[in-house]
Amino acid sequence: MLNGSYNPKEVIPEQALAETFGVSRTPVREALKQLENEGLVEIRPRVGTFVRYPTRREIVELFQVKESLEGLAASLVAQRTPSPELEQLKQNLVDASEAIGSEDAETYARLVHDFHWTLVLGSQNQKLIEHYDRLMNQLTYHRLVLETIAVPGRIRQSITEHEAVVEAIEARDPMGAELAMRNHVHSSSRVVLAEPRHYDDQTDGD
Amino acid sequence: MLNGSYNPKEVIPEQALAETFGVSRTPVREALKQLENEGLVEIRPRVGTFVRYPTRREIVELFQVKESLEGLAASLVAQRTPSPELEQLKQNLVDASEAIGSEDAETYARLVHDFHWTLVLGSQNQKLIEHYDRLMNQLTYHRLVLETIAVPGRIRQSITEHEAVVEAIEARDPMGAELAMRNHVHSSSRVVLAEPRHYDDQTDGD
DNA sequence: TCAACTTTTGTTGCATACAACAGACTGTAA
DNA sequence: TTACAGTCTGTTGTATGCAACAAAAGTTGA
Repeated sequence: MLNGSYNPKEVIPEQALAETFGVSRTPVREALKQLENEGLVEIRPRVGTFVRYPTRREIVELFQVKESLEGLAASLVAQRTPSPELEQLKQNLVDASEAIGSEDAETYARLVHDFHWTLVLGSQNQKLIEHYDRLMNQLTYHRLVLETIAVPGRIRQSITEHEAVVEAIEARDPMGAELAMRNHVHSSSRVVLAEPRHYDDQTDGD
Repeated sequence: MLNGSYNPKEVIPEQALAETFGVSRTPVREALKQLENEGLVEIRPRVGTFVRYPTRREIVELFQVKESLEGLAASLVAQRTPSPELEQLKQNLVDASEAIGSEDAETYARLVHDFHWTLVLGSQNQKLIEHYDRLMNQLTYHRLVLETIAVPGRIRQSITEHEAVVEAIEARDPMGAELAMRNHVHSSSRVVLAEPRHYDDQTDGD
């Protein structure tokens, strides 16, 4: 839907969207309602619909939940006795190392994205997947590319953390996989939060 | 909305609901769409809206996520340096012991409910609270009273597990609080899943 | 009797009209 | 100049009408 290119922070008139898509206001309205439910826009009654940017505090909160959910995913993948994802994850590590060797930031970003989603999908827990999807929508629909931040040494360390996760899974160590994954998410959250450009710190009350 | 007393498993005509509430179909439609988004009903296009019962597998999945989220909540409460919830939790334990002493199942069920929500709300993480709320809606809107199951010794053990959580929080031990909480949720999930009456095992494909 | 086809019924999906309200604008008085 | 009241415009919230489709009922032929 509004993949970020639409409005920065202003109102979105329903009728304009309706004409853009060549449909009536009714389905547009339903879509907006759904986006509000997912936390991506805010509908102020009788006023209008605004795109909603997460505050710094919300990003902290989202990363806390992300850490928990991805930790669970890693644990579940490590518990499944044949892990079809294992080969995929190992190949991902190889490709990622190659990508940073050739300084291909775009490919590296995609590989990081794939790594996390492979784990979450590999959990085979549909409810976990749904919650994770909601969470990531709030974190990434505002063009936040979370992982390609040029902090010296961070990318290398990130791969090392990925490797620790894969090793624990290969060793069938759910606890270790969970801890490694949580550590990784926690580290990446600190990198993101150190960058003040991803959120508008508009003194949101608290 | 439909708090469970409406339909067992049959279609819910929009117009009937609209007349019941004295409004038009449009707001009813929006409400149903929201319920679908929360996973409580299923809308089959051009057919109708059905209440959606979780399968056994979904209950397993939901409890896995529940365990993770409540573990995070316990950890966060234990991390906050003054814990205003601590007194509330301790009082809850006292009241719960008294309730089972007088065999007041209803009060005990409410206290268990309060205990879990006190922890989650005490996490002060709004995103966690939102995800937990969604999760619990799917688990409890179908009149599942999860905790008052008459398994001999279970209630006593449940209180002991609650006490372990509170002790870890009081000791400012986030890791311990998380593990205690996860252990508790895991135990309760086994009790619920041992009771085949909470879900309709209709050979849901897989 | 039963299978395939046709008709009918019921329900949703979308379009449109109107009412209600929030916020901006304008004019007036101090 | 500024504060304030009244009006006006723009947007959403709801009601209703019609078309599209799914499923069931009825019908016909073998």
